[in-house]
Amino acid sequence: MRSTAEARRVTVLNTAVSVFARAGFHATPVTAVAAAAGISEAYVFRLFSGKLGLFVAAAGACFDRIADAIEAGAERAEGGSAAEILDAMGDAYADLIADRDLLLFQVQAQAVTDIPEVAEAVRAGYRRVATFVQSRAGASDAQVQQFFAYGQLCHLIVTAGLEQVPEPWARALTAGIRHP
Amino acid sequence: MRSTAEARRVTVLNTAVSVFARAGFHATPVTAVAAAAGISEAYVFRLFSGKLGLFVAAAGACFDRIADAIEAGAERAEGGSAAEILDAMGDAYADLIADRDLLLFQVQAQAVTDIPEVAEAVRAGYRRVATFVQSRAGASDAQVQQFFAYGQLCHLIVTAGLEQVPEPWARALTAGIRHP
DNA sequence: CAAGTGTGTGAGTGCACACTTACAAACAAA
DNA sequence: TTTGTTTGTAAGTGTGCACTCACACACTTG
Repeated sequence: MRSTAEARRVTVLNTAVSVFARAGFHATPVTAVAAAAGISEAYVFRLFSGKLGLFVAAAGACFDRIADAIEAGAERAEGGSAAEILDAMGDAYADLIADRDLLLFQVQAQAVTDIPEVAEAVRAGYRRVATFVQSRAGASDAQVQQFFAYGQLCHLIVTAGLEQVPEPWARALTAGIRHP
Repeated sequence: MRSTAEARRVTVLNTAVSVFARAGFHATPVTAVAAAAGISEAYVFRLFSGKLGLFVAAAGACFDRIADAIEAGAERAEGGSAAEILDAMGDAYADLIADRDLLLFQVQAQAVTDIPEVAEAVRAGYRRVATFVQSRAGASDAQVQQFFAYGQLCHLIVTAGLEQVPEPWARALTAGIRHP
């Protein structure tokens, strides 16, 4: 007994987020995440109910990490105005997605929302984050909407590699966006 | 000679946008777009250089239609302020993506930007649209950025089906967004 | 030590799908 | 009519991959 199944599941999920982030659900064989996690493909299938079960669980892990980071960011702006707390949350999010895996996984998850289980996982993730932002920052609907709109803009900037494009239109889209 | 190859290419591309929009690049067999276009799979491979060539060409068609719609919208606000022209463009875009195919195809394209040819097609599409918005509306960088940020927010709303979610956080995210 | 339980894998199986090839029919020009 | 070109397809081929199963090793309990 080298390790408990539950501990394995956690490490596999974190590597799954990174591996799925690169090429997405349909283009990444579970062999790839098994290899990255250092275990056999067969054991991944024993730990999770099929490739879809693995992906949905990875989505849960992804949004958990995002929610945790944003909550930690809010801590650091304790007692500030709604705008200040939102800023702190945005900075925490920017720091978190510097490695791109969590951001790209969200893009990949949104691309396979034609699978109902994935759509529900995405909704659950945004429900958790959005309700927290709204209640904890005491932000208005418009502020919350803007927070997520510019978050989604980051997805475009990163997937299209706009920070590498030295043209005026790309500079306009990336202006003031942290990190990416 | 039932039809010219060039005419076939056009019809195949439009059906390809719709078919790829649903399940994405890797999950849709070219048999599916061939069947939807009413021709054989083999002929699709003769008309385009592989599945990737088909997808990249479809991306071009998708952004062409978006750019055309936004240019037509700008026509209708001729002589207005930057904000008015941006509004007209936004309305035109909202009308266009009412059927969801063009919006979902963009999401799918962004999800496979790890393929360089796709990334370049996406950049080319946004380059055309963004430069037009910036020059034709005479909008500031911040206005252009906001225009695209809320456009990307639409992608989240549609893929996650947020307009069907009767909870406060979802209402906040969808507030004031037309159509979806 | 024997039997039981949980962790882990090698070696398949079957199917979906990208891409090819050989061939046929429509049309044009001589 | 014959020759050539373009549009179109049916029937493969090979490969990659989701998923399974029989089996082995580690560790515990009596």
